[in-house]
Amino acid sequence: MFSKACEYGIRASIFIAKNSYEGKRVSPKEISTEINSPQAFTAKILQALVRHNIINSVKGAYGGFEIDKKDIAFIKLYQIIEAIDGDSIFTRCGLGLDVCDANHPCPVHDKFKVIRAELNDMLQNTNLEELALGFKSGISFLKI
Amino acid sequence: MFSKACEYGIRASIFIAKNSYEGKRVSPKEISTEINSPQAFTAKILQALVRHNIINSVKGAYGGFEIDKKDIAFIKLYQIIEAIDGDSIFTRCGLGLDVCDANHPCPVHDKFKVIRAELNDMLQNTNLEELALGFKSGISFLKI
DNA sequence: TTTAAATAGGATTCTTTTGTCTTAATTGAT
DNA sequence: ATCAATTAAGACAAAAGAATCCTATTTAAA
Repeated sequence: MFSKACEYGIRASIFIAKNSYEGKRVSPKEISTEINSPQAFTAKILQALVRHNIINSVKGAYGGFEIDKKDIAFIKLYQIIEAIDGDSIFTRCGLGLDVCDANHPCPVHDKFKVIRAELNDMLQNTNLEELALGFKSGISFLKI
Repeated sequence: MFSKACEYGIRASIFIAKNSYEGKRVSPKEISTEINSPQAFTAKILQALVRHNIINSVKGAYGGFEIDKKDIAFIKLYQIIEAIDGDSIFTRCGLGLDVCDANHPCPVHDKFKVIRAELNDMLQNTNLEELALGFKSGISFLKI
């Protein structure tokens, strides 16, 4: 469904949010250990999330990654995915046609439109806060 | 969403079904021209569909690919996807965890479950006949 | 102001997916 | 029986995605 980079990016964001609630900055090393992802690759993805203003980085000693506590509830899953994978999953034709719209539909256009709308909806309405709180309280997991 | 191989495979299957309704066998060359896909790669995908008994091939002069007319209505989109991409899209954790189930869920497990169920449902309930007839009648398209 | 601890970023490598090329095997028609 | 048309299959090449490595750059603290 999503790229590996995107999966790691979402998991990392949830982990950072949870730690930000606890007033703690985290390093790529700690992140990759706790979400079970390759460290250097994860660091690259974090850079992208910083550039998209989804997470903050603090350089130098005692630095790390964090998210403003008051922002966490307003960050949607959709934004993270868009920042890493782009919007192709939301816009691309299900059968790969370059042109596929109501006037020139592929044979599954209408059926895919429904599914995609539901996916889109879910991602736009899921925020980092609920995911981080679920993880923080031990209801959900980020590795294994 | 799906691999390129899978997109080509679905488009090819629809094209073959349409021609089978018209009593015509088609070659990889004609298929790849009409669905705008790379010929040799498409031929490979057709071989896989033959091995999975989704389409039939007839070797030698006057040969080509076809589907039994009476089978077309019973071939589901789901089968084509499973034959080419496997079932990972239906079973894999949305965040890439190796273990992710009700007892050990990732933070988006429940939300993804809903979307996946709808996708699964749609693919199990969409058959080649309706897709091929839409294409045959000029309502939908397989290229550009 | 130096040092140690961090993130940033470019270059490189590995793996998988996508795509091509060449040759073998099959078969209907003559 | 031979030939021409056709699918089957394996080896290879190119491109994209995933992952690593090395070297800047930044910054708080001593």
